[in-house]
Amino acid sequence: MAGRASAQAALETRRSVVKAAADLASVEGLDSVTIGRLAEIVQMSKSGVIGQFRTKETLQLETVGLVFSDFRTRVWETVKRFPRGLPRLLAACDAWTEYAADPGYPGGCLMTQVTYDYDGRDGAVHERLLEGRNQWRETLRADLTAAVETGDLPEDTDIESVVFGLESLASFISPARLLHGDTRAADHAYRGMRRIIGVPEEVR
Amino acid sequence: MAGRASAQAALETRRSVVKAAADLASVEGLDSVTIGRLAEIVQMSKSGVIGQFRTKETLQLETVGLVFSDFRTRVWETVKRFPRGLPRLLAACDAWTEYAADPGYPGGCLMTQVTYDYDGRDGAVHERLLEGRNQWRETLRADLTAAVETGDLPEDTDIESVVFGLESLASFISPARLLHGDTRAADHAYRGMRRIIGVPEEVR
DNA sequence: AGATTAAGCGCACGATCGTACGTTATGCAA
DNA sequence: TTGCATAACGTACGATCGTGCGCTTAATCT
Repeated sequence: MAGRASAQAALETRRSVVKAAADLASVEGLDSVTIGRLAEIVQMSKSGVIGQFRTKETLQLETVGLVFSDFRTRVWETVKRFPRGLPRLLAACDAWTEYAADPGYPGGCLMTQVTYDYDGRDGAVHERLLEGRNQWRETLRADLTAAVETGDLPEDTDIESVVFGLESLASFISPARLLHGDTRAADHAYRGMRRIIGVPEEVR
Repeated sequence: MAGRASAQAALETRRSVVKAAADLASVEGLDSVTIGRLAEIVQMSKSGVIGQFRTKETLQLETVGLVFSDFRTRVWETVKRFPRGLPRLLAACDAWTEYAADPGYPGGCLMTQVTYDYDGRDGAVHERLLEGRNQWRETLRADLTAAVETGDLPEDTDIESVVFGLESLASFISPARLLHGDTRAADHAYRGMRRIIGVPEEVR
């Protein structure tokens, strides 16, 4: 069918392309996502695909955007009603590790994938990535400082160090599963997070 | 100069190509390493470059090989004389974090880069990567079990969980530096490692 | 000295990359 | 009903991808 001017249908097309891009990127990396292969997957012409985004970079940016919005929904939204401070932090860690273990992409967690892919490059994707990660870091910091204020965590807690630790552990879940077949990866990460934060271990 | 049949000179050429490949890969990813760009860097013709390796995959494998041999030299070799168990483990963590913070590649730690790039793909590079990582994991496990046997670590230490934590923390040093400009990344990682292992913190 | 080996070059190939153009077909507003 | 905006198409472009082939040239061996 050539040319349906329904804006709604177009939006659906757009979404399906971005979803396909995310799926493909999770397996082979964002760079390997090509207009041609994408067109093949969604059964469209190359020009039909690129036409939705004008340029490939726009598509990449929207792909990264999808990843962060997914993350926000699956992790942040589920814990935002918890009381600030340590309870919410631990709930976040729980949801976070669970997300990383099953992010809904065929090739593992795309967020960490993109992180390691574009950490050392310049450009809009790098910027978008940085923005998304900083948002999450900020919420972690907020709960950490709150936990210190309430006395749940010691006064001399090095917040930046803890944030680093949490991000590390979450980021290694996906490669541990994919590379070493470590099915306990999420548990390892969660237990590590409790150690990093400094709360006693606990069977969940 | 066209055609010098000195095997020694050829080996040097080969090395320079692999080194250039590693440098480039650390910035833009192993996939972005292209015969053409490589040829430009080392001032050779495309056919001269590919001729050294017959196929691009061979070049990729040798690049990964270089990374692991570098790692082995910079980390493993410097700690192998330490007494087995906890002392060597902590020394390894020290050398490891230091390596990750300054791996000698312009775009950060190539080992973690490749890890996240090829964890979910099939093929020879994946296999080579897995082999290299497993070697290192094995030495970590050895020192951990030794530390348990000597009583330096508690009997119920979950070794796999600790190994996971150490790898996580080391792997996040490079992105933390590149993405967030975190110059304290190596310190964060080292402190985290001590927490994961379960030994008291200590200023180094 | 002559023969052999191999490093590196130049060139060409088929494929695929991202993008631009003009065309066709459709839905919506006037 | 007519006209306009636009989704999607087909086609084509210049670049670049990895690789193969034949040649030149220099080092090594007999």
